[in-house]
Amino acid sequence: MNGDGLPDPPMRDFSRSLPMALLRAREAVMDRFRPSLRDFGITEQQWRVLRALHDRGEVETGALAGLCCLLTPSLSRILKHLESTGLVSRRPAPSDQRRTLVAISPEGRALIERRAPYSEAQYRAIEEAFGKERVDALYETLENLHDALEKEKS
Amino acid sequence: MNGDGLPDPPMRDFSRSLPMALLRAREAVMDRFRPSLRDFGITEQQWRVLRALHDRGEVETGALAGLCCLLTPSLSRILKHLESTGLVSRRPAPSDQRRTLVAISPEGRALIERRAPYSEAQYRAIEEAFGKERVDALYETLENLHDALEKEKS
DNA sequence: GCCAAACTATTAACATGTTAAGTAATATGG
DNA sequence: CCATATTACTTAACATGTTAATAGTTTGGC
Repeated sequence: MNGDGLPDPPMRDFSRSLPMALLRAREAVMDRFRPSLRDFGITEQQWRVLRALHDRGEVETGALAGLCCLLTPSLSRILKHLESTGLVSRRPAPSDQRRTLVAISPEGRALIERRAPYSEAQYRAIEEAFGKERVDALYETLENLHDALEKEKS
Repeated sequence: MNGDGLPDPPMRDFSRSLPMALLRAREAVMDRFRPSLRDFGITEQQWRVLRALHDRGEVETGALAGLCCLLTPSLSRILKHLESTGLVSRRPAPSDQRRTLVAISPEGRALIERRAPYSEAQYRAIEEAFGKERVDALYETLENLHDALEKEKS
């Protein structure tokens, strides 16, 4: 019994865990993409960084972390690795020496162009297995959930 | 141009990445649960293991990994840690010495009971922010997506 | 201009993710 | 039976997740 004189509500079934449900779905999706990532010798997170820089051009480290859903300590190590392999370059921002600007290199762009067809093929396979309309609806639901939860942070 | 004489399809926008969309939504959810996990001195993965054992009783290592969405090398380390802190116990399976049976301890159960109210409170907050019907629908969509992608593995 | 506070990126320390290799126990074919 | 393959788990090595602490810059009030 708790303070209001009512019994504690029963704990939800383990299968009804939102983090688990999202993780399980994501793992099923990633199983499709990991083979080609592995073939190209790149990790999932490294790909996200290259992909963001490919689209957005030169980006500050902090903003890049947000775009890629990475924490800055992880991104710091990833950039060190990508810089050492020549896929990205870094330079201090002229206006503010605290900030670092990151850009993708021609080699980085070339890697993206080479893998893109394999990635797109998997997207087509997923849409075929689950239905394009349902995939589109899922994108919208996930974005709405994200927005609804972020809004509360005030 | 590619082999069929048509131009390569343009690469999808970076924002239309299913792994990213699932990850972003999951991170928004986990932001609600991390504070109490931290207060109880336990990681997300350790919680998943305890939670599964609480529901299912004694379970083999391999099956436990599947239940918790963990790879067995990760689980191996996690169990070593949980065993050293007295939250779980391990013993070889009588019928097959290769297998290990894992069980939660009374201390493990007590930890779950203490944190459960904080976890349930966050579930209520999420359902209030997003709508219970939409949360339920999302569970179903995610499960269907998982099943649709797993089925193809054959 | 000076100093404390705020900001940006990095490093440190520990836990987990991922793949490959290793170890011990069991199943299988001959 | 025995050699072999298979299975279940662990260990190893490298990359990332997470939190706290650090170092260098910039900003604001004075």
